[in-house]
Amino acid sequence: MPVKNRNGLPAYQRIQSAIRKRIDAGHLHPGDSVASERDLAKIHQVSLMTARHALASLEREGIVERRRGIGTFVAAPKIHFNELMSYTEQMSSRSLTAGSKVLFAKVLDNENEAAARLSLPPTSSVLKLERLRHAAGEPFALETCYLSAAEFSGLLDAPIGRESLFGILERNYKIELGYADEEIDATAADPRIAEILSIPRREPLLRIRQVIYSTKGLAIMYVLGFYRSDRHNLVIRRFR
Amino acid sequence: MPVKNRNGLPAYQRIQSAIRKRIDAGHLHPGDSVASERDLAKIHQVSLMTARHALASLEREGIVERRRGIGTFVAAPKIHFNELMSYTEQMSSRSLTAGSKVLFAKVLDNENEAAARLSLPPTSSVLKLERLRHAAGEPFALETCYLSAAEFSGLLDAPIGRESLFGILERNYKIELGYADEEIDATAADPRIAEILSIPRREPLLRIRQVIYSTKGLAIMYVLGFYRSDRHNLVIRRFR
DNA sequence: AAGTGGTCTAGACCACGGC
DNA sequence: CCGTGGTCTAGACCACTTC
Repeated sequence: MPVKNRNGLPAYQRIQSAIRKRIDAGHLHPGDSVASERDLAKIHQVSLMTARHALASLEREGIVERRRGIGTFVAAPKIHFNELMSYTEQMSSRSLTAGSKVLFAKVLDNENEAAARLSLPPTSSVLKLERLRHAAGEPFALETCYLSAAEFSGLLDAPIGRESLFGILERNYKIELGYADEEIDATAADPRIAEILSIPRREPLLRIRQVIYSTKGLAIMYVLGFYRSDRHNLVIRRFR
Repeated sequence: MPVKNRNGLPAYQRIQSAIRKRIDAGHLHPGDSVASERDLAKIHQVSLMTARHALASLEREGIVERRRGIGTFVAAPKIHFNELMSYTEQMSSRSLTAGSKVLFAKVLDNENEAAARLSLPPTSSVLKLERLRHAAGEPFALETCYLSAAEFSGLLDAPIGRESLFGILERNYKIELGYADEEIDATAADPRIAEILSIPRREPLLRIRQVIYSTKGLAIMYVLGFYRSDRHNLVIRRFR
């Protein structure tokens, strides 16, 4: 019997997408039992090992949970901790409207630290984009993004302020954002930031320095953010 | 032929630990090629599928990298982002000596918030353990741990102060720590904390509230920590 | 006892990359 | 061409859980 099948997809992937479809369509709910290896093998006309592969791989993805002697079950929808999200995405995932105001947007060539974080030569031209974020009518964060001007100066003509920067990068520049390394510490509001955020001077702020990389490992954007600690708090999950 | 083998371990795990050993011993370095599936199968007298399983599983762990048509190679040592580590482990991973002083250790029954974080009834007895952390002779963090007194009051007789709390929990109580959810924000040092940490009052501090869970999902410990922002900064990685 | 997942065999062909 | 990893078969026995 030939290994190749009608649509060119490996058999174990066909089985996976069949199961995924039933979950997405609502026919299978978290906790429901999935057909056993042996049943899947019969249904899809494959060997046990192939059906196993399909289920084992779905388990790695966290879609199902397998219990020896019991069966395979649809896993509870996973909470996305530590997920890289844009401000817009974070807000909408909490059903809040995202407000944003561009305070500054220009190409500069003396932003040495930002250039270094982007792995560019110290005097490279970088696009600096400063935005005030607010929610519920209150300002709560000041975020400054830096991007390589050589690659992204066109952003100055893009509808920043209305559209998500992540979205523009992914759609217009075909960049797949992959991961971000963040450094977090606490600092006191200096006079300028205090005024912009409408808080007293020397108020404690969360400072987050973030380098965002593409899936290929290229540094795309450096973001320096100051967050009002009374309105923002970071949640992460660590694993042992 | 019987499936069972001399030491009771599955064959694919024996193959894995053989490879791991060669890496740990320095016989195999990042980038070096690992024996191919077929070679491993011959060497360990197993079928191809079993050798495959061993390598595929090592790849999931990030120990090796597999490239079709090329071979299997030792992966670059992974940086452990977002890893749950004890203070002692963190310090030793940076080759610093961990210093720690117990300021308070008692069972209390009016720590409502801590009890709630541990999913215990509000008035449960909890063990409160307050420790001053220092490094390089300087105090840099105040950490307060809360544990269920019903289960862990014996800790009062354990050599806290000398030994890692994580270690005691894992060895003496047979608890497998699994993950932790952390809430991070910034706050200003109150008079007591300022004095303990030898910093001016109202200095910005990083505040981390951490609930540590066992691998089974049971809340084991609630830790409230205040970190001198000039000495400590949190690094995490987020994924999209 | 019956059913489940976990491990394993001894082969096979395919797709890819380097020579 | 040859060696690599990727997919697959048609069985087998083991360990575990429920009945």
